[in-house]
Amino acid sequence: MNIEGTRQVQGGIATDLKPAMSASPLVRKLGALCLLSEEEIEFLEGLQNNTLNADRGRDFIVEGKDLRTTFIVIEGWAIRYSVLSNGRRQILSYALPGDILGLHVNFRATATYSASALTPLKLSVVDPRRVIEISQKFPIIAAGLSWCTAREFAILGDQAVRLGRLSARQRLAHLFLELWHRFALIGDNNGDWLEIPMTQQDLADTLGMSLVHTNRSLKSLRDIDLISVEKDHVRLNNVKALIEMSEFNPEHLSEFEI
Amino acid sequence: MNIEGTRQVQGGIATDLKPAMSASPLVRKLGALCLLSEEEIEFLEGLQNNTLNADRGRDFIVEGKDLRTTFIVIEGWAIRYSVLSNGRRQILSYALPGDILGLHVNFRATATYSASALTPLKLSVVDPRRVIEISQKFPIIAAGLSWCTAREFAILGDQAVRLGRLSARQRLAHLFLELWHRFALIGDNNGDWLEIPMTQQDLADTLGMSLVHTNRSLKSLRDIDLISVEKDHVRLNNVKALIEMSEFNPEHLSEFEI
DNA sequence: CCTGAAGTATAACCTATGTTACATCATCGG
DNA sequence: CCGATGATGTAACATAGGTTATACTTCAGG
Repeated sequence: MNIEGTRQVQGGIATDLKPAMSASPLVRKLGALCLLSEEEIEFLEGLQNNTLNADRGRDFIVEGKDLRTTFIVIEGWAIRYSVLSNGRRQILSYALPGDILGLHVNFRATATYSASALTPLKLSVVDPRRVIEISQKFPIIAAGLSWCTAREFAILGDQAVRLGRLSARQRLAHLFLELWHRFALIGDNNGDWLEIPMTQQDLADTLGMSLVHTNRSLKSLRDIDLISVEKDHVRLNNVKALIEMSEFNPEHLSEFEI
Repeated sequence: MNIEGTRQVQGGIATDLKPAMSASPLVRKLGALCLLSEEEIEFLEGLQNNTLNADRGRDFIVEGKDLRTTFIVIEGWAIRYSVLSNGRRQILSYALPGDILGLHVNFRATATYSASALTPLKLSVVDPRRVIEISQKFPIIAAGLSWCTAREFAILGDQAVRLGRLSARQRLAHLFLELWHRFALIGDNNGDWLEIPMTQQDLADTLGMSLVHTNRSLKSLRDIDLISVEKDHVRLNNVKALIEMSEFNPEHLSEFEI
């Protein structure tokens, strides 16, 4: 909604200036916050030179194991999750292109979560020491990363609200809205259609529900015509109504005025 | 109650040892990670000069309003929470002495959560620009703050696991264990006894349950003798059993090897 | 073109948790 | 010392959501 506006601004800038176009999603994301200098863009792109491809289902961070790497998502979706000893899984968050995993990894030796590729995934692998370097040499980028961190907190906080205080149907709607708004920011939005590469089991593990009830609740959202579902895609038929019924707060994901 | 106690400890130490001892909880917390230089300690203490007292129940961060301040908890408990339009509240996390609220506030203009004093609270009020200053001048402190951030993520992730995948009794046990371990780090642990300044309604709002069911579940934990309850305190009668039954993972809160 | 594996759909039944209602117990200002 | 207010305890009943079971559908690989 109000993100529409910002996306267009972004798009406008992107078509005008060359470098931003070929830019990695991270540069596009940070570039949406404030103009980046050539030097800053170059540094950010250079940071992402070392890439890694992961097949669907491949874990690249494993809870309890050493983690001394920062990953930046270039293409595809990843999930952050945790598995209990009884086998139940809780997906904590989705990482989309431009998102960073392990930004604050410097000291902490062991991962407190696992991460795996939900779709074929292209990651860049960054030495966290280079992240530290940033704060000294590129204050603007540092501020951008700090904003990313605040945003991750907001997203995870929303996830807690979903899990703690929303009904099954609300949780689904709320999650779809979150993803829809997040895609809007990186300019990858496709009208009301939203790519949903996860299975219903994944959705269930995200929203703290059973597979059966996830299916039931999806159906009931379809029945009242709030969403339409097609292979790997969901259409948000009435964003306003969805926002209202799910108590979604778009402000948590909107940009800020500098 | 035990705030009395901890204050005394603090006070007691303060009279004994000069520098490290009169230290603020934040200095103690970071000092537990790595030795801090005199200069670093001085800077951190200076950072916290500007203090503010808040009565129980007083909101000092309000969701949706401008937030351009960083707060450090000096004494007492705070909660971070979010209220839905239907009036339901979800408590996201507890802030204990040494914890920082709004560390990544620089850019983002509006708060995505509220925060309020759960007990009489002493906060220090910090200009976020001074936080930025840190990363340039005090790399060790910057690394410590980065570790704090990673830890907050781990704690919030655990909260999501609780809400999404644990039963009511497990949630209670899991939360108590989290708090117990967190107090252990700042050295304010009182044996198996744990201060619980929150009401059962607060607990319910933390764990995504109703007040009645919170009461029921507490009783059932008492009945099987895993905990004992006394005014504002809980005794963890069998930490090992509690860890097992609640699938708590102490690693998420443990320190790291440098 | 068939087969098996993974995903989706749906029904029937069960249980954990929510809701409403009320009693009891502290605490605190007057 | 009293009454009001907020917190805790518990019972009875209602329901959202979990579980088990079984089809159906898609799709990749032989």
